[in-house]
Amino acid sequence: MLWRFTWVKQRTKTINTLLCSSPFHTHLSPNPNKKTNFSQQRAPLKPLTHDDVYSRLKASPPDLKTLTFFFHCAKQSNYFHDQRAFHLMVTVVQSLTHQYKTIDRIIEGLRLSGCEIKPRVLLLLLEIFWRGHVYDKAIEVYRGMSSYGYVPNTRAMNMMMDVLFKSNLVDRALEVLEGIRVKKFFSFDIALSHLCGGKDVVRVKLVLKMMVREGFYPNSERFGQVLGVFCGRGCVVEGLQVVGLMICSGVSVSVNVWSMLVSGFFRSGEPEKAVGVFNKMVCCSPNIVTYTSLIKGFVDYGMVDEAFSVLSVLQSKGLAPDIVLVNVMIHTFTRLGRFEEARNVFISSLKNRNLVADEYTFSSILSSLCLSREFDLRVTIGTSLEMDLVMGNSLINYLCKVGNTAAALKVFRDMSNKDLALDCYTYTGFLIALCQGKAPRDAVIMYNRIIKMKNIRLDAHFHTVMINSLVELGEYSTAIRLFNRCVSEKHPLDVVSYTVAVKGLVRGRRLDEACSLLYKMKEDGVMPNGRTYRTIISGLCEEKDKDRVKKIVLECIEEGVELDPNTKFKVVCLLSRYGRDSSEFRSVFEKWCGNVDVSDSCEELYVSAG
DNA sequence: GTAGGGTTAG
Repeated sequence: MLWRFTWVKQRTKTINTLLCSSPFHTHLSPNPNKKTNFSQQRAPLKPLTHDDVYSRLKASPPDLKTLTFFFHCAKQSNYFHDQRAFHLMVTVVQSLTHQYKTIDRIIEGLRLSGCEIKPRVLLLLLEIFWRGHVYDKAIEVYRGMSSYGYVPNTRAMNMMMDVLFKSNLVDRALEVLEGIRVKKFFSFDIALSHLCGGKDVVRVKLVLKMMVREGFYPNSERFGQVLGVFCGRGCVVEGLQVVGLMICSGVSVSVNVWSMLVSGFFRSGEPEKAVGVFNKMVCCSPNIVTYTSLIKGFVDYGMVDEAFSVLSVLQSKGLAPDIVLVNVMIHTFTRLGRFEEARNVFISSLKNRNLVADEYTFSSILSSLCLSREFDLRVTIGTSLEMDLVMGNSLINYLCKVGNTAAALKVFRDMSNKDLALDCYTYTGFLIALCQGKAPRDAVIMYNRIIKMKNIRLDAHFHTVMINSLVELGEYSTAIRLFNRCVSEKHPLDVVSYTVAVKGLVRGRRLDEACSLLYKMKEDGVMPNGRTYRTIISGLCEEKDKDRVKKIVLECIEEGVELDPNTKFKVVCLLSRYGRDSSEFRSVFEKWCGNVDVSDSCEELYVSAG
């Protein structure tokens, strides 16, 4: 049986005839004693009202009879249940589900009590579960449809698709979409809304293509969402195509759309195109959001002068900076090392403009204070502010830097008690706080627990912090053991991780192993940098191991890695003592020291090298 | 939930 044939069937019965013919009228009738009279009154027919149905449903117990009454009402000509009625039925079906366990049994119960199981009944049942967010049962009803030989119509399939998306069964949801024979606007709109919510660029593209092919266009709200996903994910070319579609379908291209394109092009590494779009903005003028995107973009690409000239344009237009722009400015000044100005923006601009600092403001200013190493007591954290993940992470970092590890651990505890998805930054800060609080053993225990957590993506920084903290506490062998385990278990490690391990070996006077690790890291595809060479060369100089110093310095030069002046000084001091043995280094030293003749004394090098 | 912003190391 095809549903679409049954939908169009004329429905002639009214509520009165339903009440008369229904085997359940006794409990639905206000007065059962009037049953006989009632059943004789087939006419005149009273039109069904939502209020009437609602009050009857509300007065009925949550059983099969009430459900059947609901189905019968839905059969009436031009009658469609309202939200309230569906809402009441959610409680009824939940109660029935509890009682009958499976959908099949509920349907059997309905059948035995005289309710004819037609496609409409199953569709209504599906809708009740859908509206009640009882997705597993909705899926059960949908499956039941085919076993009753019904082919679901578009509405049923739209609902099922929504249910599958909400159950995070994206592939199955899309199978349902593809299976809809007569797709409607809503079929695509539902799919797009879910896929945009999941920022699934590939599938958004796929469904959008299908939609346009079938002659539908998203509405302006959905268009905005689609564009946001493309621009946010660095697919600005597709974003531009979407703007083309918007224009074709008559949706006006707002300043929001232009702003998304400007920031999108910056994000995807195309500053020229971002500027191009900005210059070609039609039908609307840039606003504070567009200018903020432009300023941030310019700063990201080192075009600081351009960024500040945009700031002037904005001010000359009388556009007042809002909290986002203020935050961008704090961040910008910090990145440029202009800490004083960052602090001034935080202290003065907010006050002068009546702006309230938010989580972004605090994260930026805390980072600024940490980098400047000037911990300003005028910067206090607003207690009224609800702490979010990044702000909490910044705060832990700040408190560790000022040496208040107890407070840092308290922030960690507070964050754990909130509904925050703690990340790599949080756990890194936690380990630093534990180690600084002289609890390295606890830190190692926690480290071992954290690396077993499957839902956290840990980076090299996390592992390095643990290794480095142990080295700093003089726990060299534990640190090296942990590092070796990271290597064997293939945890992410980078040049800093290896350098820290080298430092541990040097400080533990295990120079042989330190040198071996230098070679091993190259084999592992991690190239040593100036800091790595500095660490190992300094260690070898202290051991006065001139042969190894020579070997490694030559490798360092060969690799084109620049050494810092202090290390150069140590090398010169050591090797100059063995003048003749180190004659091959004369040209190296000359290069290091410019024109200064270093053969006589280390003093001159010290002066020239700073 | 139509646009723009924030946090780590040797």
